[in-house]
Amino acid sequence: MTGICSEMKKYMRGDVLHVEGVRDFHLDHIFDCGQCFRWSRNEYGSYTGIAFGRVAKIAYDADKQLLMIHGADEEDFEIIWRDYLDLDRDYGSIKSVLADRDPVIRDAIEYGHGIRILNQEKWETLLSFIISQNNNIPRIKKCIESLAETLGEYAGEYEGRKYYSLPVPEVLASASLDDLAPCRLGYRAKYLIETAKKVYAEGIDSLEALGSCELSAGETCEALRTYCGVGPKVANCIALFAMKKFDSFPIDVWVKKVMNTMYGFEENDLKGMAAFAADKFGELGGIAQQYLFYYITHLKE
DNA sequence: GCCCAGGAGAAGG
DNA sequence: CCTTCTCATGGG
Repeated sequence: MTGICSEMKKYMRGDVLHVEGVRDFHLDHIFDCGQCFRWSRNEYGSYTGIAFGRVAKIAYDADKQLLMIHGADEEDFEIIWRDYLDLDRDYGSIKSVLADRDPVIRDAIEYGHGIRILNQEKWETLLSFIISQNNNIPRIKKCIESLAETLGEYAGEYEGRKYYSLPVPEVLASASLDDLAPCRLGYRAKYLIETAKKVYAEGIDSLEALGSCELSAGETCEALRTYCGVGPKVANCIALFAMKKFDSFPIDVWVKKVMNTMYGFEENDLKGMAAFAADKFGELGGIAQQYLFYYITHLKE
């Protein structure tokens, strides 16, 4: 957990926050490993997106180990981006531990060496992964953007584009299927409304509380599954991407594919795969899952 | 535990 | 064009 944080040096240059000493970091790996849907790649490899109501453009220079965040100051960095980008975790150590476990994960780590698990907003992640079910990533992104533009809150304009946060539970809870029709969510629309009603009724704090470090990944997932549209896979994603449950191991079609073709499991042996991951990767299962996901989804390109 | 509908569009042939 | 697949879940 410590490791690199003491070596990070931050300063402003114009209106761009600079952070030196950021290693084990690659924007394409981070934003294209299936964990988030609200960032888009610019020319020259920077990414623009929105998180916690803030619009930012993020760039990284690997040679200088230099992270640059446009639209952020040092205070924003401390209250949002430092944790969001998981900069205080020592991925160098994590990778060396995982790489020794077996040759497949070692190759996957080499391939996606700059992956970091973002610490995303719980409500946004809950909505996003309900939308993600039985869906493809380009369309998931469109659905989420459309939901934000239709019912969300204006968050600012950046380089000629307007950005919106996702609707708060209260707004989505009172929305009708007709209100959501423009978002083209398909049968997931009613899941979102049901889930929003539950979060609004119980209070957003009840959702926030599921991220407590007192709860095991299993307990967190069990609680998440009480929301409509949340099954085992989606629950594991939320636990991993918004609640720091790093031993969660979401099994989607791509992970099934890796487990089938590279580890020799039967296509539908979910239990075997989960048990294998728990045994092989343990408390780092979720991070291993991200390397494997990035590996299998990019290998053929 | 098994099976299948439900919505829409991206990807591939 | 037409078919298949898509970061699964709920309900019968």
